[in-house]
Amino acid sequence: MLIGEFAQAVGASKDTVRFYTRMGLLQAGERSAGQRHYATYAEDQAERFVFIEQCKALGFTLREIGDALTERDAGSLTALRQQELLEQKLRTIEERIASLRSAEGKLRAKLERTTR
Amino acid sequence: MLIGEFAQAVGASKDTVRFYTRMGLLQAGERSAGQRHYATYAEDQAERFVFIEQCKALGFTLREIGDALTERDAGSLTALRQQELLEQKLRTIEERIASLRSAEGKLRAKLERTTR
DNA sequence: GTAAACTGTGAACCATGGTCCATAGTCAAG
DNA sequence: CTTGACTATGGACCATGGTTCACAGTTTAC
Repeated sequence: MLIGEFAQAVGASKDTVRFYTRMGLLQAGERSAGQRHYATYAEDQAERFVFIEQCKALGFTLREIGDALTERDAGSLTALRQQELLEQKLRTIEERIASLRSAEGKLRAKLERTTR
Repeated sequence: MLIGEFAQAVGASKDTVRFYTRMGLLQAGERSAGQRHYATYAEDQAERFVFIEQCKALGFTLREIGDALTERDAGSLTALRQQELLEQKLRTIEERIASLRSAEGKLRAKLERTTR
């Protein structure tokens, strides 16, 4: 599958697919033609793409997803390790929520003073 | 007051002061010496700096703070207008919290499935 | 007179997640 | 043979909030 077909299949732009590939998130094969090399994407890369999107929805950065995929490819992404990563991320999300809630509280206090 | 003294007075780096000045958040005077021009900061700029920090703590971006300061300087930052800006910001903060909570919920669900 | 401490300028750089652009090779249909 | 559709490459660009750097003029102390 060339990039256009793959991008359409997963519902992303070709630029995004190229970007993910450069980041090492997706693995592309190569097909030569004259002086040019065209990237090809196998079926399993679509599953990989879905995995990436799910991780993104969980709040992971592309960098973190790349690291996790590398571990997965190496076979070292055990259930325990997965749990660890999820718990770490949960903590950082909770921190961010707490910091936003603090801003929210200050805003409400300020609003009350302003409205009063 | 030259930049070094001012920066120390407000507890920021000289680079930050220059950055804010370029952004239009702080207003500097000018003192010439030979071919060079040195920025000077009056007392009221320290209050301005405190205002900026408070706004940042409320979740406003530097751009938004700059706009608000411009309105304040023009005398058009009425209590009603302030309330409006605070309410707008409160809404965006709430949206961000909601989106983080969604990620949090998904993470917890995933953790439960993984741990089980 | 010279060295230290201060100042200015413009630009590049950091992370984040892409998008957009120009230039140019490849391939199939007409 | 030409046109259109596809592809690759490298780099610039967006927002955000600064930081760091090199190069160079100024001022103060000794």
